[in-house]
Amino acid sequence: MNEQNRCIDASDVCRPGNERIARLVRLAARGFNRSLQIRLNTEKVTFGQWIFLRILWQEDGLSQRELSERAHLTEPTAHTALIRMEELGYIVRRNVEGNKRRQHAFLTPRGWELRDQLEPLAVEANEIAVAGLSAEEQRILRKALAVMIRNLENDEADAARRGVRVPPTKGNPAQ
Amino acid sequence: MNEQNRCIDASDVCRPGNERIARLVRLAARGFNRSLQIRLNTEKVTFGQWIFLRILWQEDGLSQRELSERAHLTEPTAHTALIRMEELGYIVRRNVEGNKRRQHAFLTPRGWELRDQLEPLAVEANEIAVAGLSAEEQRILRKALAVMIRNLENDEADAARRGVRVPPTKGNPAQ
DNA sequence: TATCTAATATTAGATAGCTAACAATTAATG
DNA sequence: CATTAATTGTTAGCTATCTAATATTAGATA
Repeated sequence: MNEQNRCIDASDVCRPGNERIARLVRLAARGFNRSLQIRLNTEKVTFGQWIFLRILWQEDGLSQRELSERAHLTEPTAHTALIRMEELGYIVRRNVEGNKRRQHAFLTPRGWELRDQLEPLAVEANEIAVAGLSAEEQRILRKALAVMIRNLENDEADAARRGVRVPPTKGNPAQ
Repeated sequence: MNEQNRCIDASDVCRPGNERIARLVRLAARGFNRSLQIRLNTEKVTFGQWIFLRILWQEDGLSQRELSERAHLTEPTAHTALIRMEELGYIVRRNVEGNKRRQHAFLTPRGWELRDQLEPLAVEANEIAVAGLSAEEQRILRKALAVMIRNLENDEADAARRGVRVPPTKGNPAQ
């Protein structure tokens, strides 16, 4: 087994071809999660909260629906995360424009403070992750991932159109 | 927003640099999961079972410990998955070589049968995922992912050596 | 205005992953 | 041989995600 593939086990190579990429992506996602979590946990922010905070730091005052869409998470997931974040004092949730349905989330001073504390940690995690990759390799990596995401989203949409109910992906499957 | 980035939301570009890759990897892993699950579900095999089946198809009779390591999942996870797979008749679990600790898993005829039924579905999912990527792009994608995985594993190991307890990644964070 | 439809949020329940603690067996050591 | 350490498996309990079903409000239409 060569150096480059040190971390890849036999189950990845039992088939030549593309199957292996699914495995690599899964492991990379797991690694990113854990690397970020090591750092974020020092500030007592969970990974899910981090996702929503990042979106709010860029655009404060989004509704729960908008947040769940941008985070690519379901509404109940956003709901419980936002409730928790309000309890922790990172955000407040309230209606705006006289619309009693939409619940908008607004960062508190503490929520903004977290940005300065947490972002350097995340940047560090990502610099570590791509160490040793050239700019060109990183560019192709980004492009390839974006293409795959689009392909897979279309695949899921096609299945939905064909009436195939997309089964739940519960638990922690991407680890 | 250009075509290539259609599926990427604003939270990905709020920082130039590497952070975006973590996001792309997460979304790609999610897409792979769902794409596979759409297909596997037609045969009533969960994603977790699929992971262990793939390993057994390549090397039958592995112990629970070996299976959990190759799958990059914890032992309790392997344990419950294997118990379930035995109930479903895909494998049998038994001791070998007079060692009463090790529980080895052996595929049943039904377990082997699943290989022929499921592998084409997974190959299809992966062909869809990488459609539009040249062979060279796929090669660089594989290499880049492998490098990142190694970097992130080393990062986690370093943290462990420094005495940083790696916090759990519960729930479904990679979605 | 009244009624229907769409949008949004909430609640309830299920599940696969995780950690931690325990049990049982095997190997190592005095 | 007895005791300790290492290995392996098991059980218990937690949690973030998901789907499904429900409630509430806003908008559209007769």
